[in-house]
Amino acid sequence: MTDFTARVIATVRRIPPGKVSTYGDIAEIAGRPGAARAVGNIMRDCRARDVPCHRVVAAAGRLGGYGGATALKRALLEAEGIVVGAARIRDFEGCRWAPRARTVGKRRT
DNA sequence: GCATTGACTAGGG
DNA sequence: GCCCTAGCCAATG
Repeated sequence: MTDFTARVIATVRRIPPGKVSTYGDIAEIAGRPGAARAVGNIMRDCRARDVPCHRVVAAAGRLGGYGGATALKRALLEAEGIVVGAARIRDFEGCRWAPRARTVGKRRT
């Protein structure tokens, strides 16, 4: 359990319902860009229910991981209002979330 | 402490 | 658009 790990967990916990984030983004937010794989490992070890790990998806918009229970993960995301396609999230860029977001939503019209 | 593994990402075929 | 390879990082044996 490193500080990076704690940050990753904290970041995932900050993900609001109806939104999703990517391993890479979380890794970067946690202070270790490129540690996407590490984030996945942390999630797996975390297994805490306080952490909405189901809101964490791959950069391509695919659900991936979740112990292979991608079907369950997809159901959870849909339950939050996120529309998921056959292999990836629809409006992925739209559902995508980041704590410092703003550039992500680019709602500044 | 070194080697292997894995819920990843980006690039090439 | 999908599959394979190389790179990165942390956890585990």
